[in-house]
Amino acid sequence: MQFSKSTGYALHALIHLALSERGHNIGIKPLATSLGVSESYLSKIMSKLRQDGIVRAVTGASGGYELARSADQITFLEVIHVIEGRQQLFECLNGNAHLQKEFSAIADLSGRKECLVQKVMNGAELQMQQYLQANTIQSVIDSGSIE
Amino acid sequence: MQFSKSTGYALHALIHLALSERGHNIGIKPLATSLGVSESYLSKIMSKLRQDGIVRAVTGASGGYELARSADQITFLEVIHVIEGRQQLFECLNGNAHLQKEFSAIADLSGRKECLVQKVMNGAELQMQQYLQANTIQSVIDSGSIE
DNA sequence: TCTATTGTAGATCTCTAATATCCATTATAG
DNA sequence: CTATAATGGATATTAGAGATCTACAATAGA
Repeated sequence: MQFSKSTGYALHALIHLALSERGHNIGIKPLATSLGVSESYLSKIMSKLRQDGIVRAVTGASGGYELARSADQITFLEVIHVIEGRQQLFECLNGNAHLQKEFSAIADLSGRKECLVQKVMNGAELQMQQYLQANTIQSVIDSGSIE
Repeated sequence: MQFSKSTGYALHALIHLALSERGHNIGIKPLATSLGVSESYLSKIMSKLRQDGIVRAVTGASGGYELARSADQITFLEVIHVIEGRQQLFECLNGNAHLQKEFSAIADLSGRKECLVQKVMNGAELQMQQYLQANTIQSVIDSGSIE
């Protein structure tokens, strides 16, 4: 299990945009060159970020991308959700009949059986998400400036 | 990004073993039936758990598997590491020359450049790992018994 | 208006890892 | 011995990530 490369590119691209002058677009070309990735591949990633309102894009000559919000309003968690999708990290093999009658399932308040393994994994995921929610594009930039 | 199905099978199988009488082997057949997975596939998973000292296996007639340690000495984190491998959740596109001179890299104590995105992701992973370390096969069983 | 530039969307291709199965071999209880 | 059961190797199969290409739409500037 690993984060995709796309997530890495997205985060680095956003940091790059955050560091550029306000109101100044950056085209896919310099962005792709700077990250060492092809333009066509990065453009797919940027499109996702645009569809989710994280960046703005201007088409046409001298167009490009800029952040749609201030860098401290863009959390790692949100970027990851956009790129990786929002399915949970662990999905119990539910619907499988065996769980309905089993040791590792427990009825929740509504009487529905819930997998106990799933519960632990959800807890673990939540821990990670809280950390990623607390970290923004801006906070990374700030931590870099103490160099 | 998701945990593999194998991890789910491994955890459920271990809970199953933990609930059986001490000193009593469970064969791959009833185990696989109970989890709703093929014997051949599950046996690969069990072999990994054995190689890592989490379960013991007895070959031959009336052989089978049992826990190699008490259930409270088997953490979720360890099981996940055995099945998923130990690479970190996020690996920065390092070695890429661009990072050596870039905004999102900072020199660590030894003078080596470290990726700032990587640092945040490592922090997030650590949060999750601490939680998974604190949860054992036994703790899941205990939480189930209050049903 | 024309043209060069730039992002968008769809199709498609490759490659890898997860999932899954089969079989020959080894080990052991009875 | 024999039936049973785990092991390890080889080998599909599949899904998703990674990556590229092209036709198209939008826009700035000549």
